[in-house]
Amino acid sequence: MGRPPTHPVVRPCHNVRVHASSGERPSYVVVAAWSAEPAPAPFDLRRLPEKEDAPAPRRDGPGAGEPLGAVLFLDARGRSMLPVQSFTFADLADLVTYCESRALRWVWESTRRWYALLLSDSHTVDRAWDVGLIRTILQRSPVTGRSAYAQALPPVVEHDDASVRDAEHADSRRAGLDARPGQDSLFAAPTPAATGPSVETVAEEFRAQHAAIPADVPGRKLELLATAETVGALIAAEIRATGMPWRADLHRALLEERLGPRPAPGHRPARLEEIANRLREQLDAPRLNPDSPQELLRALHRAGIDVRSTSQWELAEHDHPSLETLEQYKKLSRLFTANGWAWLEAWIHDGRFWPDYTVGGVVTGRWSARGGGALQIPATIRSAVHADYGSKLVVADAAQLEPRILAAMSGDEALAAASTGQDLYQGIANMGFGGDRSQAKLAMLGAMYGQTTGEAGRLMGQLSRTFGLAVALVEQAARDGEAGRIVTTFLGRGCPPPDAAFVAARRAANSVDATAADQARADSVARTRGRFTRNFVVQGTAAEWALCWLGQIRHGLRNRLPDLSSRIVFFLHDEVMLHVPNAQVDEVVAIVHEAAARATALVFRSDLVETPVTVAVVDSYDQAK
DNA sequence: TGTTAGGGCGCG
DNA sequence: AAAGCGCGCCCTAACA
Repeated sequence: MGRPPTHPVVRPCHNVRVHASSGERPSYVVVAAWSAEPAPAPFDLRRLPEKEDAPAPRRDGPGAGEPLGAVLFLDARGRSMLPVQSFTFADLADLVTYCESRALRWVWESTRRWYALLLSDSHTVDRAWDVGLIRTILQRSPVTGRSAYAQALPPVVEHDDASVRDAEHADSRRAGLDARPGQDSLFAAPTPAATGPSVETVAEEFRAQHAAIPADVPGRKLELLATAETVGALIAAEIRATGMPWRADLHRALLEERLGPRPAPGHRPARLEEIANRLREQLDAPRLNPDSPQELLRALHRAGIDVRSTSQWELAEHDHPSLETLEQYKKLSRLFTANGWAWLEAWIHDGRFWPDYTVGGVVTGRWSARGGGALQIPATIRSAVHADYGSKLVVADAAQLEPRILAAMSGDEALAAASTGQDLYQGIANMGFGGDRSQAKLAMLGAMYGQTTGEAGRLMGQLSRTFGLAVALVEQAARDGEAGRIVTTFLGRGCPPPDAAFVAARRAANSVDATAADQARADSVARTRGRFTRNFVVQGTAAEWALCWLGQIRHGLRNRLPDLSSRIVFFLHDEVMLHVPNAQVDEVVAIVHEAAARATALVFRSDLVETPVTVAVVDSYDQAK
């Protein structure tokens, strides 16, 4: 059991730089669905530039057979160079070696899908262009929204991803399967019948995307965003292929210690049932199901506890012997249902948890994740996230990222000055709040989240006097949102347009027979959108910085530790975890720090603001911070 | 029997 | 102490 799990082997790329492209050499390789009609010629190295002396392809080895997809080579200006060729699994090694040794950029509709195919055969690539992800960005961004390309696209379908996800979930349930990532389903090779645009279509859209991006500063920022988004997609796919080290034995021990032995299906663990019984006694409700908020609320009322809901923060205001029991129950129940034995069986395989990210899954540009609650790993079980023998976890966190980002994007020199210390909030406190850190933090968070009531609201004026530009930026974003306008991140990602409820409420308030209630409703909806857009610009720009940080870390790893045994294994908004052989720890720590500084320079073209990262070198996740 | 909405709570 | 941004997932309850 103590045997370290085996890793998939990932070969280093053969990164030979090729200078200039005379038009004779390819710059891009487009990979997409194979089309049967007309059937493209088979992939043949001998037909590619500079490969006339290559050996003839083997057509009889393992994996040879049905074409998986098709490739098309483009020159630096995006012009097709050669006829479309189909490739099989057996061709992958030659194809990747050819392209990577010439530093080609891979162009595909979906990194998630096509890079998974390459990774399944242990190939990595250096650079890519994810046409699908970039489509969403260009469609939403005011920088390109009026381009012919964006205008010709069908409207963005909100929550498209969610409906697909739900459908897949339902399918897998019907099939009696958990929607979990077995190696089988994860690395299932795309079949020739797989739907998807043809290489010519993808190449055409790739050209259209470049044409849509203007050659000015906003255009260059957007192009940085496009490549950063794609690097993120590469990393997400690599994390998915690598997995996060997870010790099931430690996890089980932890569960047994806190919950007792694993219960029979449909039963509560002994410890949990015990607490439920005590709660029933204390509330004099012998048949109470503590999992039912309705029953629980009634029982609490009968016991004279006057609460509107059963949520923790409200219960914390009251004092009753049962409430401590209830809190215990909730904590343990959460552990059991969210990260108990069932979760362990569904999501941990071969000593790894396999995060399944959706890059750009959040409108602000953050990643979301589906399956296993990959972005909600609770503190209580982080001790099970444990490095293999001979390796360490390097856990890095961008400290107080969002206010620093706000300082940089607004060019607020006072806030930038506050960022030079380790503790930004103390810096703010010293400059504008008489040294009171908690007040400073409250005010800053209030400004970024749109809190107008209570103490945070009262402190806004004080914040604004010292940090005028920063506050003005978020206030303007809020006004724009309230008015139904689009706001953008620093690199140009646009927020979604007002939703139907916003439009309807405003129409009602503007009609001739509008009531005071209609007006109040419209104001409320507008303020809600204002809080969203206020936060969008900061959260979204922080997400852009984080993408660039990740990308720079990846770049550093590939260049300085080209055996690729140090891997990024987890990413959580402003935090990254790497699994690193002991001998490489120092170098990785240096890479992580340097990457943060590079990211700031890359995004903001300025060193006004410091973006320090805290790095912990640990055996298990719970030891970090 | 299956789907959906909301409460509640985990993460940043 | 309390509520202001973004998510995903579990449970119950109401609905078809």
